Amino acid sequence: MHTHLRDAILSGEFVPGDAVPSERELSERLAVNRHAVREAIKRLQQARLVAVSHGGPTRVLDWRTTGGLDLIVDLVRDHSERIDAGLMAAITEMRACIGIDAARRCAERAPGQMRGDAARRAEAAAAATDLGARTVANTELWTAVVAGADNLAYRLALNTLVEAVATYPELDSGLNAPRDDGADYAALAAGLRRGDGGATARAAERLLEPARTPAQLPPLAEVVPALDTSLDAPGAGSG
Amino acid sequence: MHTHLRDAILSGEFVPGDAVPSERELSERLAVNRHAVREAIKRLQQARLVAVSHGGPTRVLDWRTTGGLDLIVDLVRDHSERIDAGLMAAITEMRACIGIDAARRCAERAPGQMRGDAARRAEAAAAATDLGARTVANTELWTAVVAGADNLAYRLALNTLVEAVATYPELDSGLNAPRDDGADYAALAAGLRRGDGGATARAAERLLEPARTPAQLPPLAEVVPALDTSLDAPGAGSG
DNA sequence: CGGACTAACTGGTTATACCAGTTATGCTGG
DNA sequence: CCAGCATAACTGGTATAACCAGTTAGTCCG
Repeated sequence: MHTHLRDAILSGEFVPGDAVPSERELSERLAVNRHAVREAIKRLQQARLVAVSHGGPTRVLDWRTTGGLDLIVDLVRDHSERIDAGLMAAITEMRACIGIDAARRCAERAPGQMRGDAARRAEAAAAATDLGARTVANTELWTAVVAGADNLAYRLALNTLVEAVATYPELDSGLNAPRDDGADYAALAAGLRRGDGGATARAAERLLEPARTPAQLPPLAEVVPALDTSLDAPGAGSG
Repeated sequence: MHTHLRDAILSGEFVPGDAVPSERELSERLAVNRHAVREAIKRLQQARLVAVSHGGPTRVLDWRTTGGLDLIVDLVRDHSERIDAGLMAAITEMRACIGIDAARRCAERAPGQMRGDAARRAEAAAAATDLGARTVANTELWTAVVAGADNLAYRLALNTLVEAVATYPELDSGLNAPRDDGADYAALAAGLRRGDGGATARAAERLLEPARTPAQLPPLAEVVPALDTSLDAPGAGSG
């Protein structure tokens, strides 16, 4: 229901400026109650995919200029069958961009306890062997780093990226597949413990940048089936 | 309605794990229809502030670990009376972090036409004199830069940040107040035209970093009354 | 004491009616 | 023929009331 409308907009089926069919018409056409339509439109409105005006028609917005970062999760979901290289690169780059700066700031201004906690998680991530363990360990590491960076925007953005990665197995394997980077994790941990922003940032860069080059993506042969999306099943109308 | 519940959660009135009162109870207590309550909860659910389960109670989530970047807009709105230094710094830092990297990538991989467009906007921004004009010019500049960087995540994140800034006059004046940075804009434009990623990034850094130090915030004497929030008035139920 | 049934919750959906804005129609007076 | 205005036919917004579908906790019976 909500998914259907959303996809129609994201896929370009509706052009910005177009008027979405009226609630009554949609409810009739989709054989569903008008309240269900309203709730769906409310979600689109919150995602800034449509602008609804009392009395007038609900119009489609240009989500590329109005949409928020959270849209990335929906975009990933829609493309989850095939690999969208651009989308993968975008998410990877953003994770690197934020992760590197957060690492520097965490080293520079987090209290010793938080830096030690993040350092420990870095060492734990280095020790993780299989993809699933790496994913969990990396998520915990960067969450701790971002928490130490004391930047709420970074933290919320990371949440969004993690959510997007969780719905996209290829992306997960691209970002979290085991590599020979134990030294970089160790350098990150050491930099964090010393409170050395520069060294920490450089280690973070070595950890996060390589994933950017598509050539280094691992073969997608055996990829985990699919991570559940915690809050909302893809097809479920509400959750 | 929706605002009331959201603020209660964001302000910590509800602790994560708490069960929100039932829809029927809320509708009765707030003297409003149950459908209105449902639509409100749907929005909270989409923002990952609550987890609703059929049959069981709707529970409050820890938004700091589940919330997406778009939450920052709501957080800013809630604090729009007083200045929240941490929130301002977070948004400013993130703008700088993304803007610098986007500038580099725009210079490196955007086609000449897009680089020229961004460069022209940089020169236009340098020419803008008053706060309002600078805000518009800067928004257009960085939008063009991010478009050239060809990273959808950056673009959507920037949208969110712009939205947040628009609801927060102090933040707007902190980020966009006229400064003596004509040379930096010129360097940015030149770097973009040459396709010189390093130079462009350094210029972007000079443009975006200074705003990070609170000392350089301008006196908040005459601040624009308030920018309208385009899609959704703070108190309006629908938007 | 244990297990199954049941009653009393929870959210999810439907139908219907009406209120409140917007807009297009079309009539009327110039 | 055209300008201007009343109105009718849309649009979304809200309200009642009933019921479906899960979950949970109680209670009763074996």
